[in-house]
Amino acid sequence: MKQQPGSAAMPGTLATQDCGACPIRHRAVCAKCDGDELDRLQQMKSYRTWAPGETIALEGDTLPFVGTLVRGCATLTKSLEDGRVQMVGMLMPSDFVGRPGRSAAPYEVTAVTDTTLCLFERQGFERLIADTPHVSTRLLEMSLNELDAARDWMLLLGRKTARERVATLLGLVLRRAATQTAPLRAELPLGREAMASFLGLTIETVSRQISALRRDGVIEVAAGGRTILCPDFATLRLAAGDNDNAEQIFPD
Amino acid sequence: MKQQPGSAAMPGTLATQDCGACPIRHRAVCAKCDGDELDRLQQMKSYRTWAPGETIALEGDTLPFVGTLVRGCATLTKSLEDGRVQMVGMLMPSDFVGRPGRSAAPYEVTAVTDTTLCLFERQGFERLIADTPHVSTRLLEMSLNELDAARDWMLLLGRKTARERVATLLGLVLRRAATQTAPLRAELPLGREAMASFLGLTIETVSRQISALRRDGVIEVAAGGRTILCPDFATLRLAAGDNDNAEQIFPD
DNA sequence: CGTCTGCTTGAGACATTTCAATACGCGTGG
DNA sequence: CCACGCGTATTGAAATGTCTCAAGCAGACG
Repeated sequence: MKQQPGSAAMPGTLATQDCGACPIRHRAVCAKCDGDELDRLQQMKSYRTWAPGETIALEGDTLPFVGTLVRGCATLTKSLEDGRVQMVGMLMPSDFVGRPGRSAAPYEVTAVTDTTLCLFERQGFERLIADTPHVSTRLLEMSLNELDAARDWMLLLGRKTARERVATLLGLVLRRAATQTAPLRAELPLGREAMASFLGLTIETVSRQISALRRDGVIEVAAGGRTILCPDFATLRLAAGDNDNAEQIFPD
Repeated sequence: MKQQPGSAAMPGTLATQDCGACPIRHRAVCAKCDGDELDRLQQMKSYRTWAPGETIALEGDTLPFVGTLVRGCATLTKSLEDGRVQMVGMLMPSDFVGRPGRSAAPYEVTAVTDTTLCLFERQGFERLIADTPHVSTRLLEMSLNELDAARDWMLLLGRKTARERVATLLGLVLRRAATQTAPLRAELPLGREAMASFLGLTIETVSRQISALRRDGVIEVAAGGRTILCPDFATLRLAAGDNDNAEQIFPD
């Protein structure tokens, strides 16, 4: 509510409404669209930005829109009546929010960083889906990727130790940040609380395991605890207990 | 390998190759198809049956087909190198197996009971998807339902106690068996080991929690431990710690 | 400088696992 | 019919990993 839609405090990244210049054009739900379809999408789209911590959608809410996350990072969480919370997914740029055919959100969506969504009014989008195969096909691809990721995460939640869980998450973030050069380095987008929620642990356990990994030389932690580096990725993977077949927690 | 494809030892359920008579016709991936599309599917389909315990696909296997589970029940499991196993899904009649666009199975698929699949050769199926919207749209729906289910399960694995997990699973099975009449009753398709795998617990803990629920009068267990009944479903839901918004672990 | 928020660390409580033994249901063969 | 063995389920006691509660610490900000 304290946002002026479309203004945003960053240098022009979204100033253009032109889909052709969109940074995630080739990875989002619109990836396979060309002239006509893209025009149609462009006509119905609008941008909106949320500040860190703001709620994008409440569990059970009726969402009048669907959309693509263009910038920032958001979490999907589910809750039990007594307050226990479990993060069930993370949205990164190019990820799709909402589902055609159902307007009630099955989980809460919360902005972690400044987050901008490219929104489509639901009904128009559903019509588009019905008409054209490209959006629908891409959406199917993306959903199947998310499903694979969710199942990888079920393995983590069901069978991995606290140490393995933390190592797995750090490995994921580090691979994302891929600087190619030997000492991998990454800034954590998630605080300890969000990490704990994602991993099915408590804040304290996450903190302890990070300290333990640091003591064991698996990772190094910069002051503030939000930047980590990893001298040897193989060691980290070992600590994560991963199969050698690379897991894909964050879908492409 | 000891199977004669399409023969099956049961009374005619699948004797007909006619899709119109298929028991799950209206719920499977072909639900929205009519004359032409259905003909095309019918031409490329074939049946195959697996015995209990048989492996339908190994983790990492290349599957030359996709298909629909017509009869029986199968599990999806993922493993860690050291042997820990986590079930990540269950297939019931009308569920889809495999994913278009990727031939390697990300998990192991195992028959629990006698299981029959209606198979489609992969390439033909992918062509069909590209051509016609109905299959693709239905598949998207089903995938999104599965994704919701997977996320519900993440909440269970990440935050629920052993007692709650067992109660949740029993509630699910009981709701499926829905006899409508007050004393709900169901035969468990899964043994204790499979239940433990699904719930992220050990066999012993599952057994103990079932005993505890019985002691507390929440459920009754028939001899053999494979049939359970529930005098009061509300009590079971309470023990499951569910939100009042009905969860949909098994997608439609 | 004080307060706030987020992170770390410690000690004890607790839930689940582990290891080990026992019981049950059931088909097989004597 | 009983004895036997086998797979599956139950139960017990001790070990262990994670949580809970509580305190301390560091950086950010007014």
